[in-house]
Amino acid sequence: MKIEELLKTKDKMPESRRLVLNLIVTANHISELLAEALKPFGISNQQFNVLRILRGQKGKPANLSTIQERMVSKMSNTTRLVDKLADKELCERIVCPSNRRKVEIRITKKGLELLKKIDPVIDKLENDFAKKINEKEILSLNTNLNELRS
Amino acid sequence: MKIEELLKTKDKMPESRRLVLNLIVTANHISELLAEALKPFGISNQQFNVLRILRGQKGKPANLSTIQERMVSKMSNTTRLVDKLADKELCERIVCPSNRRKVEIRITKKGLELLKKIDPVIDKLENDFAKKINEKEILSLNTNLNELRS
DNA sequence: CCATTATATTTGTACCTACAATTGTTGTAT
DNA sequence: ATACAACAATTGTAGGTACAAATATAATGG
Repeated sequence: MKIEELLKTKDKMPESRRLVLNLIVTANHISELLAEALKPFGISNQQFNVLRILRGQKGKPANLSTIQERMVSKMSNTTRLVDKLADKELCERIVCPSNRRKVEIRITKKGLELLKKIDPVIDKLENDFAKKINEKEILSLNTNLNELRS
Repeated sequence: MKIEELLKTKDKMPESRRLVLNLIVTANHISELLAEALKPFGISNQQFNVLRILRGQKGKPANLSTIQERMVSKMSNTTRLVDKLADKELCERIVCPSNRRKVEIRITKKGLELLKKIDPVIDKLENDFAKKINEKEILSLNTNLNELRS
């Protein structure tokens, strides 16, 4: 659906504005789909993101600032987000022995098992989402999006 | 910058996932730029969005549900958002005389004047953002984004 | 060794947001 | 006319988030 219809605005707008609105609306849309898919598993988009970051460490622990710089949506309060995951026993945190300012955060077995269950659901969702445009379009979209951030 | 570098992940991912992440990251990016630009004027992205919706009414009042369905990022709590705007005297709300369940919300003179000051700033921002890719690319991006929501 | 600065995380606080329940009003069927 | 459903907005509440200040530890320079 065209963005003008979606936002029910009559006055037509410059392409640059349409681009900005389109981007935000589409990102909201996919974020909502993701949140909905994750809901049955009891975790939020952000928490899922952190869990995947932790898994990506492949056993090596991560500290808070590492997690923060890798998050898709940066947030000011990673401490409390990790707290939530630790409460659910999806990750564990211990004070780093070599540098007691840092904490070492690891995904737990329970966390890995949860991700294993979630993976196919998210894969399918991402696939279904992307396949509305063809492969070549996906590639050029990705390139253009990179450009827009530079 | 490529999304993998940005999120500092080593393992390469399918294009569909790259698309999803790219979208969210890029939308976050432009939202932050907008928020920063609006900060000096003392309003948030959402409040700015509502003000523009109200201006788009061209004198005709809007009610809450109208505003809600036109917002770029839908939210559950438009009442309190409009409260904030009313506190700042940027809009006014009166109970609709013909249907006392509804409220009629109008942008005030002060609101219009504020928008007039903000307009060129946002126009420039949107332009600078979009011009990183060429016109043809903007058009195809907009088309593809529409498709992704269908 | 001590004071200062830098680093890493945590906490306090105020605000924002989602969701559900509530209120007030209108429309409709009996 | 009255009860009931539908509608529009508001409010309570719990949880999320940003920002700044505080805490704790480590590194550095005199």
